[in-house]
Amino acid sequence: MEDQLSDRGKRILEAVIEDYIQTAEPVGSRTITRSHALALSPATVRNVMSDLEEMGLLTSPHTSAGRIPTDKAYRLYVNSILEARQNLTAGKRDEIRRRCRMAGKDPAEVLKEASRLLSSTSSYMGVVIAPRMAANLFHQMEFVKLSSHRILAILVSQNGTVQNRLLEIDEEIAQEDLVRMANYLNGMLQGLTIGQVRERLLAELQSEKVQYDSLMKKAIALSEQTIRTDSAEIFLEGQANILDQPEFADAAKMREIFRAFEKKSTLLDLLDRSMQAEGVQIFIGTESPLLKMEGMSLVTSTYLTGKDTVGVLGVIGPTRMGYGRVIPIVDYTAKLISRMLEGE
Amino acid sequence: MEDQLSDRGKRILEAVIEDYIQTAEPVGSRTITRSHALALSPATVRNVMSDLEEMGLLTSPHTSAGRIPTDKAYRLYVNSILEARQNLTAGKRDEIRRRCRMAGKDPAEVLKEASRLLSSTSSYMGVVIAPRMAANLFHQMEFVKLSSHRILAILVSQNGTVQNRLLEIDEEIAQEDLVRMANYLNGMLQGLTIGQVRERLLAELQSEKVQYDSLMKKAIALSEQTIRTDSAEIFLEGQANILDQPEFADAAKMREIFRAFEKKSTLLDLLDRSMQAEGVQIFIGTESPLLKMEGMSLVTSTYLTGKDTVGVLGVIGPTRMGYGRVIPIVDYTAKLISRMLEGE
DNA sequence: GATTAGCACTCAAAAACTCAGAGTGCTAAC
DNA sequence: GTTAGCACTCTGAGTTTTTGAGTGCTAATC
Repeated sequence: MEDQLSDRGKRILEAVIEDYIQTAEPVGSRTITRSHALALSPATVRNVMSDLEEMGLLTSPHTSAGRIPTDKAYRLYVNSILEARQNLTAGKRDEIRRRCRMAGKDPAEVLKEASRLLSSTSSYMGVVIAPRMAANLFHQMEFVKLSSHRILAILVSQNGTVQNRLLEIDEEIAQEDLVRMANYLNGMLQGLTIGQVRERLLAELQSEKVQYDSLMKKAIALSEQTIRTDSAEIFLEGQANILDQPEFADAAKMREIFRAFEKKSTLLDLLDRSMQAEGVQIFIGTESPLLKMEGMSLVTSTYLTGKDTVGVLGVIGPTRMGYGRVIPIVDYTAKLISRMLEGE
Repeated sequence: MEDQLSDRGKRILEAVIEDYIQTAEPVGSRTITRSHALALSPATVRNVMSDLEEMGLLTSPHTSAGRIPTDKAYRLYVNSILEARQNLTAGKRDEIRRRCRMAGKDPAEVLKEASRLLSSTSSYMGVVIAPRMAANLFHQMEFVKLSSHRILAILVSQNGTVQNRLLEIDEEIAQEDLVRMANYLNGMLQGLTIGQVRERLLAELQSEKVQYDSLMKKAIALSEQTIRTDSAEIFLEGQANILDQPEFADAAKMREIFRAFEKKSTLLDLLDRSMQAEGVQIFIGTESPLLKMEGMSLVTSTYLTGKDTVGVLGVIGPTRMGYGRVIPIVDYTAKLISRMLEGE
């Protein structure tokens, strides 16, 4: 009928969504009049709900059940929340802060704790993706000789992230040479990001002057090996939490979900795209076509650990998720993590 | 009746167990005579089964269902398997070897891949515990200055394991001093295990001569901080696999299990005790009182990565597990991992 | 004209019931 | 010692019944 949502319609839709979020049961006209103190009779509500259904905002699983919000309705609802963002209670805030502090200073530790924290405060799944190594600032490289044919290469970036790799070599290299190699490289690579370092090394490997100096050639080849892989680290915590959600009570659904999250790559793809935009983003149900995440939603935010090093963290839960509660949690956590890791 | 298990009894018990492992259904006298070509009538089998029940080796969920082996029966069965150990097929063996090679050289990578491998070849859960750092041989220590008040300490052990830790300091230390400190420590700690290193550092910290040299005091304090934590790394893979097991089809059970494995510490406690004995060990159902692992069994083996560095790996699955298949897998994997990580 | 009371109708989920079949234990025959 | 036969038991699958929450429509009401 009327394509525009009336104020009353909006209020009732909200009521349906909130009830449904709480109970996970289709909600009927009766329930709404009782719990939400609208001065309306069930019959009126029914009429409005019928309109809402017409507009594609509600569906009913069957004739004689209550109604359920569609993804479209959630989208509307979430947008209105995003506008009128409420703040976290001081208590929650403190708890988050406290637990972040606890984690210590090591970036990996902090991120892991953040993921745990997201999971436990939201009671859904917490997920954190570490920034790509490539964007980190190079700080130093070391070669440690373990035995005649094994070298451990250690790559340290400015923010304290460490990447190490065991290399096999054909020809023994003296420890002094290793030190010299490292010094040479450290001089050359100062101030670059890891990504740039990689390019530089590849370029250098081609260049003529290096061809003549076999030690330097080796050095560059070794460091190139070290730096080659850039597997994004991903922390997924609280998987068991979603087992408590009634919509996944049946075994088949559960299995599907767990299988999906076992391959971290799918998750990575999904979160990678929210790295573009800044701030809180929300993907509802099938809005993210990557995963056939029937009935799952994703609340993410980007965080920064340096000028250009951006990571993503967030909460994965059922579409029927307490957005009003989760959004500020994600938002605040992202900001806190940024502050913790960036400021130093 | 007769407390001694007759040969026939043993054969029938085995038949019950094997059928049950396959089908997860209580097995009746009929089924056994059909599938296992014992020249016996169902009635006879029934009599024998009745005896077995008397002995506490079988139970029936109710009067008119078939019978199910008890933990005691599994124990018997497993022991007989352990005696007459069969070998892996060449195919499986090759597959395991191939995948281990793939993982590269980094110890952590190898162990993670081993866990994945255990899970996928057994189709249960794979678990690997890295040897305690304490037993590793100290190789070298480095301090990298990140900013005026932040130092990255890197601890390398002989086998290529790296442990690093971000330290905050009150007073700036020059990079040269850091190098000197590292040199001093590396000289002092050569040849010790990480565990001994820790003791030595604590002792040194007390000793008088150190009190006078503030730099050395700092060095020791810093390295002591680095080495303090020894959190055992644990790789648990293929959790989704157990979702396929019919005995965990119902949601409540699943939840319980996932919750239990979420805290890695329980798992750690459990596996720690199998570190004592050497070789393959099997814990059936409630034999391991630590976890109230109703219906779960554990097949483990120790592996070595050095003279005294012993880790544990294994498979966790339902009590109704294909022991005959799993045991050689665990055994072979443990030996292979030992060979890969020890030999160098 | 919007709202609401009233009522017939619908449908899923729960409860109650039926029944076939797998399995047992016992007894008597081989 | 083994087996055929039989009465008995119990679960699980399938059906039917019942219940109750909820709807949509119509007519009365504000």
